[in-house]
Amino acid sequence: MITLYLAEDQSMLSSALAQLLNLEDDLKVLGTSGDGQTAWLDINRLKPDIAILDIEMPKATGLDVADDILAAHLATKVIILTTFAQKAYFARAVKAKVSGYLLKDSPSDDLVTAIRNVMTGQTIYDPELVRNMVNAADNPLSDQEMVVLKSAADGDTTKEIAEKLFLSNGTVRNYLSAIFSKLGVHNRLEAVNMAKNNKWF
Amino acid sequence: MITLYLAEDQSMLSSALAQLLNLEDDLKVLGTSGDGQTAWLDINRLKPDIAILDIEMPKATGLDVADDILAAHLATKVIILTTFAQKAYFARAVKAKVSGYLLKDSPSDDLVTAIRNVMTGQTIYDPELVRNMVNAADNPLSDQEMVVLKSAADGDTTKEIAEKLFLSNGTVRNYLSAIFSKLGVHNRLEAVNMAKNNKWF
DNA sequence: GAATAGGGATGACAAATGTCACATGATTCA
DNA sequence: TGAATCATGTGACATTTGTCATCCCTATTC
Repeated sequence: MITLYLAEDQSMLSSALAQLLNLEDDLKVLGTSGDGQTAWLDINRLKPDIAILDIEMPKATGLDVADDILAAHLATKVIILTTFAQKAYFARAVKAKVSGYLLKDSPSDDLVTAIRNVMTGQTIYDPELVRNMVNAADNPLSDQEMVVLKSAADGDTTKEIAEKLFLSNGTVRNYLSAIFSKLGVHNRLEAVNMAKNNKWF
Repeated sequence: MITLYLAEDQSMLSSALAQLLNLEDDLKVLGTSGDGQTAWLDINRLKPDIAILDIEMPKATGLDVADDILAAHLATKVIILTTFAQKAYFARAVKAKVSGYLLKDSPSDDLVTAIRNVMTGQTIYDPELVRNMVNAADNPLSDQEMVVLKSAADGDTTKEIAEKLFLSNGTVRNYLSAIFSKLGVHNRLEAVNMAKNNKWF
C-alpha cells in the first residue's frame, strides 16, 4: 500500500484527484490541504510515502515544502504537480531532489503511473518539460536588480523605488538602465512583462 | 441518465472529472475537449444535456461557446466552471443564460450536486461569487481607451501606440491621461496592473 | 601593493511621459 | 434647431525616464 499526501489549492482538482487515487487498490491518500504551511505540518506528522505538491499555493509554495522535507531527512518522496514548465521552478525542484515533476496538462492516469514508478525508485520528469527547458531564458539579473525591477513592477516611480531601497534616484535609474540593456528592452513595462513571462518574480 | 460534455484545457482536471462523473450511475460524459472550438463542434453534434465549460481555453472561451449554444437554440444547458470570480465574466455568463457558474475552488462533489440541480431547472451560482461581485470594480474605460491601454500593456511606447492605431501622438497621451485619471493612478504600469488584476483584458 | 571588480553616486542630456487648456468636426439627443 | 457629447487633435509645460561618462569606496585577487 502506497500512502500519499496531496497539497493543491484548487479544491476541484484536489478533491477529484483524492477520490480517484483512493479508488486504486494500492494507493491511499492520508490527507490533503490547500496551502503549503499546513501541508508541511501534515506531512511531517503523517510521513506519507509520497507527497504530491502544487507549486503556487498560499503561505508556502510546494518547492518550499520540498525543501523542508529534504532538510528534515524524511523518507517521503516528492512529486511536483504544476501548471508551469518554468526553468526556474524546475531548477529549484531538482535542487530539492524531487522524485517527479508533472504538468497539469497531462492526464490523471499519468499521475497514477508516476506514483508507482517513483515508488520503485525512479525519477520522473514530464517530457514536455524537457522540451521547454531548452529554449527557456535564464534570468540574467542580479539580486539587487531583481529587487529594483520588482518594485518597478508594482508601478512604483523611480523616486518611490529609491526611497524603499534607500538608494539615490540616479542609482535606481542606473539599475533600471542596466536591466533594460541586459534584457534587450527599452522601458519598464517591457522589462516587467519579460520577467513575468519567465516567472522570474 | 444525464449526458454531459466537458470542455477544460487542463488535462489533469478534465480527465479526473470525467472519470469521477462517469462513476455516478445517473451521469455519462459523452466527450471532452481542451479548446473552445472543438468543444462547440462536439456539443452541436452530441447534444448533451449539460455542457461544463471552462472559460479560459485556447481558440474560443467557454463564454463564446455558451453564446453559440444560446444562438443555436440547443436544449443543452451550460455550467461554467472557472477559477475566476470576475464581475465581467459573470456578467457575460448571465447574458448567455448559463444555468450554473461554479468556481474551481469548490470541491468536485459540488459539481455533481450542481449538475443534478441544474437538470431540475434550477440555476446555480457559487455563493462566493456573489460575495466577490459586490466589491468588484467595474471597468470605467471606453472601448478606445481599452485598445490604447492594451497596446501600452505590451510595452509599446506612445509613438508605437499612435502608429498602430492611426492616432496622433498627442491623442494617445490624452487617452492615457484620461485613463489614469479614471483609474486613479499616475503611470502606465499602475494602470496596466489594475486592468490585469480586474481581468479587463 | 597594484590591479580589478562591484556597489553606489553625480551630473548632464535627449527623449518620453503626464497634465492641461483649448479647438474642431461629427453625432446624438431634447 | 440648438445644446450637449464625443473622438480627435494641437500646443505648451513640467517631470520623469533612459542613457552615458565618470567618480568614489571597498573588497578581492594576483
